[in-house]
Amino acid sequence: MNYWLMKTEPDECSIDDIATAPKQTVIWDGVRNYQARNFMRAMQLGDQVFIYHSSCRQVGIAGIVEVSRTAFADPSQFDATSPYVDNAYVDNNTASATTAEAARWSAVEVTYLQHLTRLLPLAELKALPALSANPLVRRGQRLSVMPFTDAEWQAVLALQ
DNA sequence: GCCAACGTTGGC
DNA sequence: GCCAACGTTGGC
Repeated sequence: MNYWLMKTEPDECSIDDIATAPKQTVIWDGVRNYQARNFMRAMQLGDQVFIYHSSCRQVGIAGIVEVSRTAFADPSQFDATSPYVDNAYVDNNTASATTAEAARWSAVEVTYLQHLTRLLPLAELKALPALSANPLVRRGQRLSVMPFTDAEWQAVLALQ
């Protein structure tokens, strides 16, 4: 099993929202960065993912979900009414099954596992020596999906 | 709201 | 293929 972290703005989709969603499951769509997308494509069933709340009053790691469906074509890229639409598909009217096979953007489905016992603030994560190489705490790094090593994962859990 | 840092775009 | 301009991210 692999470990990951994904950022979300809690106004859009918080750990509470995932916990109260039907089947406690949400589609993780709208990722429009190639590096983040490639990490999502590497996710396997049962991989665990920290949910990180960003761009809000209390930024930090809030809970854990697991991957319940591996990468598939992100439907929002074909949806002209979605803010995540990729106009390359709409303009050319190529939102076909064939296109979906080779779709540029991917989504995964995740299912709620647990809240952490408390929200672990970014300041505490930055102070963890075990996390010093992780993109989450590196200055200027904006990656929204990233892998965690076993050691990094355990170091975060130990903060609780 | 500010602004540093980054990824993407597009002219050349 | 370079690189300036632009838009976005995201902490503070």
